[in-house]
Amino acid sequence: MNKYDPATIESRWQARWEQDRTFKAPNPGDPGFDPDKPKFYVLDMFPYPSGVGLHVGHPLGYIATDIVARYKRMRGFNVLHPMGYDAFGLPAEQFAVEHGVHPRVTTEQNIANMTRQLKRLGLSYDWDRCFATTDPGYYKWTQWIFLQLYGAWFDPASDHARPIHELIADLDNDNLYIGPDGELVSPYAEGFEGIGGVPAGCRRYCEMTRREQRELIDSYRLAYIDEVAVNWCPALGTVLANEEVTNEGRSERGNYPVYQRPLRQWMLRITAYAERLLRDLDLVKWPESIKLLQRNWIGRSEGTEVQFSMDHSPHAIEVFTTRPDTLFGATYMVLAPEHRLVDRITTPQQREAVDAYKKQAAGRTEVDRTADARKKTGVFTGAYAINPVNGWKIPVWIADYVLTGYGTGAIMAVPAHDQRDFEFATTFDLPIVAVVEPPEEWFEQRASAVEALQGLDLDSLRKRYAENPAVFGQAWEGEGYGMNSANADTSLDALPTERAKRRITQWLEEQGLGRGQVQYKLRDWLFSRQRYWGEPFPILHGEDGEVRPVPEDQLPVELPDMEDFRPEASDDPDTPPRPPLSRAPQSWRIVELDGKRYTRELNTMPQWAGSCWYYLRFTDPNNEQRFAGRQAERYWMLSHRADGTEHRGGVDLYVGGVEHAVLHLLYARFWHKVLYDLGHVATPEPFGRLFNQGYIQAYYYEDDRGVRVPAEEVVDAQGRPAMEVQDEDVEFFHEGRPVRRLYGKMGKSLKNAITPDHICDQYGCDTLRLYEMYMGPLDQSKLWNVRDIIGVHRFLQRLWRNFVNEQTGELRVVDSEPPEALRRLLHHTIQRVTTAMNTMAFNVAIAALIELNNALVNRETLEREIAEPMVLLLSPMAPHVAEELWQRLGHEPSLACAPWPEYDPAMLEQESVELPVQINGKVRGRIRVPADADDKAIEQAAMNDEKVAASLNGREVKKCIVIRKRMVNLVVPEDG
RNA sequence: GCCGGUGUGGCGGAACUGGCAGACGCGACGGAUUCAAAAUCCGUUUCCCGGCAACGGGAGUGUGGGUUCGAAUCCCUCCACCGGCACCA
Repeated sequence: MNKYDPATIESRWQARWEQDRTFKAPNPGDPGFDPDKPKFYVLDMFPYPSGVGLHVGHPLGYIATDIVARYKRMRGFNVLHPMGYDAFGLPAEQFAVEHGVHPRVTTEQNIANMTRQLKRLGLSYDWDRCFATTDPGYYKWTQWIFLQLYGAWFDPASDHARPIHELIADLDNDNLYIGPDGELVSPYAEGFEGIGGVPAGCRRYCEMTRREQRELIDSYRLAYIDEVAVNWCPALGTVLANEEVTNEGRSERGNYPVYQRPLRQWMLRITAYAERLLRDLDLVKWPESIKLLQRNWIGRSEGTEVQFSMDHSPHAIEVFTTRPDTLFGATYMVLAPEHRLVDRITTPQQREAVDAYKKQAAGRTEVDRTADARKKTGVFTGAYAINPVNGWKIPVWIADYVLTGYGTGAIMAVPAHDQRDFEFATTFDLPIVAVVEPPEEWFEQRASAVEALQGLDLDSLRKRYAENPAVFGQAWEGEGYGMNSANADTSLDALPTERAKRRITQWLEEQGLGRGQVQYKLRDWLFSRQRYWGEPFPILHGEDGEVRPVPEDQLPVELPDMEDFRPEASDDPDTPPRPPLSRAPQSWRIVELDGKRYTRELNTMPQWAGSCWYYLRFTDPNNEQRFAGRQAERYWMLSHRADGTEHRGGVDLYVGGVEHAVLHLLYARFWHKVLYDLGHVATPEPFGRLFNQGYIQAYYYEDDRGVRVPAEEVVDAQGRPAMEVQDEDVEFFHEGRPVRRLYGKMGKSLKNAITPDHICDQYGCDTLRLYEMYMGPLDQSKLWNVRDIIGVHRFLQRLWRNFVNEQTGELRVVDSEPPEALRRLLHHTIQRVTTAMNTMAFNVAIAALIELNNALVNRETLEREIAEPMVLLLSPMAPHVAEELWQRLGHEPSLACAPWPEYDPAMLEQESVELPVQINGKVRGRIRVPADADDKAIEQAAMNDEKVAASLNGREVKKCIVIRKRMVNLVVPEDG
């Protein structure tokens, strides 16, 4: 083989790596494990094995992590670099339904195909660690983790999860009592100290019936059943998580309508972890933008909970507000239509109107609501509440602009200082009272916007505002000094917002009417799905309502074989959900345990479950005793800093797309924290460092009906394939019909996918790897451009010719000394490539290697001193050609663990340097001075330069700025 | 509407911590080689003005301003595109 022949080289080395288990990562205790090396865990977000396989967008991240893995091995790390498949879930099931095959069969086929594709890319995974979330040996432990959640509760006092039996013990021993609303009351808590016996209004656990006890305990579990309003999608035959529903109120997958309806479902208490999920973002090195997305999703807000008593009614309405300082301006209240008090407080006269409104609100999907452009609607309940600070009797309304799921589902409306309330008050002619003084600028801005206010001076505006804020046309939502805010007891007048908030909250606390409170947007995680292709719950239901976990030694609960695994889809939103497992054989559904008959839970877990902990399984994928051996988990998840201290960083580098910013990453962190609290894992966070790769985008084409056509079939007017045409303003055609060119993320839905196989066939995977890395910064999205691939391919060909004489097939490498300049260039290249590796700027690393390679063109021979480091520098990015050359250079097969080249800093030092000379910041000449010249000498040299002297034209140099080894700047007075 | 990101030649992009803008690649143009083509090799390629040329002058990193001896880089204004959230009290 004389010419560069990627096909031969690549298949040979891939076979070799597989045969030699070159990339096997031994665990502590395994043969070949070297305890002296530090560890590095580099992980990809594992793919979903879809029927169409990979397109060139998938490997972008995989190639990057592979380069890091290979680089770290050469740097002397034990590298864990695994790959697996996230194979449960809707798409696999739908694919199976469409093709009439069992999802297990299609999933296995898809996995086989994707594995083949991945192996062709020469990725250095430890394939012995590969698994799919659908393997019973894996989901056994997914079920086990679910049981950990089921068997735990969140103790707010210690701020972490504890085994549920500890709660039972505390209740049994009267360390805790049960309050009137089922809350846990500690006799040692403030206010109860020193008082013996049961606190007022509380009950003892031992005095409850067994059923009450069970219900109480169940209500504290991290996994619990609740009747909640869920997103029911009849067309898919399943309920969906909030995250799986679009803003338009349709299913993310399939775009079917979604309806709200109450159902009994498994929930996971992620809200208990809201604060820690937020706070611990400080522990991880993630892109700020992703942290921000998570913070927004968690949606923490600080405020005050306030009780409003009712006029002529024993009920009280509890509201949450972030602006307690505006309490004096609360002129009415609004309940969400679904609020539990609505029916109880509505007066007979208003009942009909309220019922009608409730019905209408329930039937309204998000689409309808947004279509209204947020027009405020609502109905008066006929009831009145009492504003606790000033005793005003204020009307209670219901309106759908108040959401059930947030806060208490009820608000105090302060129309003067909340735009939504202002609009509502204006629509229904409710009173508006100003209690915060806006700043001057706002008055000025309003005065120019509102006709009735034009020409008024500031004092008149203020006076006007105090009398009638409605005239100003909008609410002032900012901060300011309090006004109109005093009662006999306390006053917020003239207090700035922050202080007013504190004072009124304190006052409310003293009166027993409220307290400071933190609210989160985050809701508990709806965990049931009415699907077949998911993990079965390890849960049994007794006929008496008992919920019982499947004993650990009976895990996994395997999916039953079923002929018909289709969900029961329907167009009727009122169809009750019927999980496919309800049609499973009776032998599966009915279980006898300790002489008692149970029915299995028939729902399955959502797709996110399997991906919540796969990174842990990779540390010890074949362990049958534990989800991962303690030692293996600790070894790969903990590391040590240079000073020897323990770093609980988890996965050292996790690479994947931004689309998982909130869902997968939040769920996985939640599970991890539960496992951490229960002592099963060693780190508080799973992923110490996260990196988001950009998308590969590509052109796609739509015909005049807006139907997308396959991009590879589109041609221009000359009949050339559209993919090879780059110019703007070209007309394109598909089967003779004109089509429009658009631009978007590569994928199946846009019909613009290009498979990596295609590129590998044409150029080899080293070229594909280089090209994907050379396209630009890893974290940016970029356009797939076939035409540019040739550039990196030429680089590899040229590299080959620099090493190998194509005529004779002989190596050009010799043992003589290289010229000094070349040696310097090499060391400079080592430095550049090393820096680039550390910052994952692989495009820059490749550019540096191309430069070095270009300097070798047209030389008859190549010195070993240059050749060997060069091959090593290239090897993480183009490993096949590097291995081939390394072997031809006379080395033992793999360079996978060869030491990374070091550069000699002395080689980067030049004896003399060329400096640009600027005059007033513009380059006017160049001088060459010794590298160690001092400022004076450099200044003198600059002044002596002919061109500089000419440009100076006799002007006096007022100042000379010398930056060593960079430039000289002479400051002179401006000419003329 | 709110939050975040990005904006550099014909194209993808480079530029340490404020210090020579346009590395490297694509494309284009010119040349060598070739019967010819492909491949390969050499050269030119930000724009404008002057010059046969070597070269000289000016402008220039989305817009306008500011800080600085010096700004792609820092600050403010606006614009465009991309992404997230969206009645969250």
